[in-house]
Amino acid sequence: MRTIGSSREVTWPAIRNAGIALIYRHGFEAMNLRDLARDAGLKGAGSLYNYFDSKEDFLFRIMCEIMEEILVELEENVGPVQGVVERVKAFVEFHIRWHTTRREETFISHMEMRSLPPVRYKAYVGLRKKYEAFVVKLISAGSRSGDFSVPDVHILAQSILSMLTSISNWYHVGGRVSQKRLIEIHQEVVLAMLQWQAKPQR
Amino acid sequence: MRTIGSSREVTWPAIRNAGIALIYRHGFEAMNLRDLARDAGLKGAGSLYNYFDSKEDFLFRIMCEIMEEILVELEENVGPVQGVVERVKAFVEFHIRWHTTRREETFISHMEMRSLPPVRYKAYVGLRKKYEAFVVKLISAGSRSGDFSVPDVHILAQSILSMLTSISNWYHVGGRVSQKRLIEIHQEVVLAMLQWQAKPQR
Amino acid sequence: MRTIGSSREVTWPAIRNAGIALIYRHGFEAMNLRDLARDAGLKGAGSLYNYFDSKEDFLFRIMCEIMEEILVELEENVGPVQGVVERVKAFVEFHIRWHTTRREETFISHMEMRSLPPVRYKAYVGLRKKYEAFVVKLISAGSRSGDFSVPDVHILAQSILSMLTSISNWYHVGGRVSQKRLIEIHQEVVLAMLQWQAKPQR
Amino acid sequence: MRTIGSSREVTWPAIRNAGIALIYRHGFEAMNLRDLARDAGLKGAGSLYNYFDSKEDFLFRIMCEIMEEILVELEENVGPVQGVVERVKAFVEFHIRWHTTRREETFISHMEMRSLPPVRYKAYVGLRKKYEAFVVKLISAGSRSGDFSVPDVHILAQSILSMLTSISNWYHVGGRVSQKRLIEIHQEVVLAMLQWQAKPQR
DNA sequence: TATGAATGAGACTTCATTCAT
DNA sequence: AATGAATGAAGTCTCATTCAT
Repeated sequence: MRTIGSSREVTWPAIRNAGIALIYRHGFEAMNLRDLARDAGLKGAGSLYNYFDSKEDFLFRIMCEIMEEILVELEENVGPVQGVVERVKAFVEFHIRWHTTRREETFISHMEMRSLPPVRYKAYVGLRKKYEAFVVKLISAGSRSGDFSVPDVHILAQSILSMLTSISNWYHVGGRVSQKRLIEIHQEVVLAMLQWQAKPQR
Repeated sequence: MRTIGSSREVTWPAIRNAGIALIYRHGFEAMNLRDLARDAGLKGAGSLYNYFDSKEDFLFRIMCEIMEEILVELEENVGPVQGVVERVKAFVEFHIRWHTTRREETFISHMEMRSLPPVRYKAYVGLRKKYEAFVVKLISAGSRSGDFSVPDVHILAQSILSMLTSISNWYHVGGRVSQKRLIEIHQEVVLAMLQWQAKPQR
Repeated sequence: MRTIGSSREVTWPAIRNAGIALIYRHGFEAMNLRDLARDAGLKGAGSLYNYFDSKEDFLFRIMCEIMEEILVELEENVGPVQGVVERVKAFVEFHIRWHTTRREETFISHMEMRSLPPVRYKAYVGLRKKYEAFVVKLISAGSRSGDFSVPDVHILAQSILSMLTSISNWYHVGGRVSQKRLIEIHQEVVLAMLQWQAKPQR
Repeated sequence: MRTIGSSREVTWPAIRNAGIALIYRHGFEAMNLRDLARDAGLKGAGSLYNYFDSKEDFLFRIMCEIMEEILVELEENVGPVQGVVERVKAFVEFHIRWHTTRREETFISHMEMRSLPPVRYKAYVGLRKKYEAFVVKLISAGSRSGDFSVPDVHILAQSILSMLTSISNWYHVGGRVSQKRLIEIHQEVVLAMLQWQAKPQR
């Protein structure tokens, strides 16, 4: 007997959201399907299998969905921006914004890779690499153009990404510092890391 | 039948080491006590209960031991160094060295906080705060002395720590870049983040 | 694979009956859930948890069910009887009949109170008190009417109840004495304890 | 390393007493040897095996000790009394006194028979039979002498014993009724059960 | 599609018992 | 005679998964 209104379009998002919240709070291993079903408005865990093949499959699905979404938004937000310094600033803003407002998704994306079996681990890492590649390209462009001066592009890319991503671990909205200020500070910091010198105007 | 020579002094380190390796590989929730006992050279999981009260107690114990150890070594390595810039460099070197050579411990210390129950979570966070306070003091001293110029001491401290700590996630010993070079790069990067300007010699 | 036809209506009574038999034979502490599941026709002990929350919860449930059942039957059997002496006789007959034919339930109800945790212990004692109150009222009525003469109503009630209940410990159906004779003897004995003197007919 | 003063004469009674208290409180199955050792002043459960061969052996030992003790005291207290009615009164007094002051032992003696394996069960029942036989003989003597008039000697013996023994289940020292009064009441009640009529003095 | 129930594997934990010291 | 540690078996309970309805 189907509750009226329940359907793939209603139930799957409910499961997805409940899952993200539960994994964020307890970790994937510690989350159980009974709780997931309950939080998604279902009576029994059995029903979940209409939406995924296994618990592990569920994790992979939401991790990929999240990653694909961020890639699309990255392109939309930073893609059109012109000028290497402006692009870096836009990237910092976008990244911080996403990682602080979508804290739970972000956290899961990073922490639960460990729970993916090898094949899926590789598939997922592929998606992530695209995101990282964006940053590497950005820094490379700046280096070539002489705006930046870095000892090692890849290391800088990694360290900048780690730093910005980790913000979601300690920054709480509504705290001492506004999101806007947080972004400004990190735009400065990142440019400093890249040894950017404002070019003298002629 | 007891293996001769086994005793608290032999068995506890064996358990501890086996535990760190297992938690690093599978995560605390996914690690099971049968495997832990086997890897520690014990026949049955029951024996472990001579060394801790519960699985969760075990996690807390090793996390605290690790944190206490790093605090001691921090003091030993950075404490005696004179000069704020030299101290920062010494800190960066120490932190990277510890987090890349003791990768597993580091990883656990950060990732498994989630598995601690509230009371112990707080106790552990207290220990961590001591480490973070060291960095905050370092930056503050540099700001006061005019060596550094930072928009927000606490934010910088957090971001630097995140960045340096995350190195253990992507850096592999024996890779393209030597540990020595890695340290040099980050010493530079950190000083850049702190807006350090080499003072002109008079 | 589920056995066809199994369902709450079939499985719970099976568990209940198997449980009563096992607890009677080995005691609650010594009974284990594997055996309970097997005797109830289930493959694994885990299935039992569709029917109760914990082993201890199971004990409480069956003890209460038993107590509620005997209270209903007491009312049905003794309630309508008129005349204080006749009521006592009816009570003795009912009590002995129930405690010898439902030996196992009776035994459990008395012996396993110790295994109930404090809160449930109190809840259960409350149910028992209702049964005891019935006897106290019976003796009081007889005392007021002059049919009985007792030194202390409550003590007599307790002692009579203990005596009648303990019958199930030593009486075996099909032994030297018939159930009918056993009842007659105790009707006499109880009336003697209450110092009943047949009133002279006018 | 032996604690000074510990020895068979000190340690065994400590174990015995701790055991009686623990079994009374939790039941034999639920009592564990770690607690027993601790309560007896020993550090580890292993030490207990200097005093018995197995947990079950321990139960049997204390149950027999208790039973032998009560038999000795029965003979001392009731044996010398003359006159069948006086003997009954003496017995009631002795039995109630023992079962209310040595509540724990009594309880164990009755409740834990279930935990004895068959061979020891029989051995123990043999001891108990001696006690019951004493009562049977008492009633028989009274019947033969015409002091009592009972429908069935064995049934009466059983019921009287159950009733008196159960007192320890509900009577609490320091309650509404004094021990002395409790004894008086039951002396009367038992004699009433035996249909004793004070013989008219000629 | 949703539900309730069953399954089987495996988890943590307890415990009586043994034994070297 | 006592201790600390190890063992192995067993116990309660959880959980992903399956399936008839």
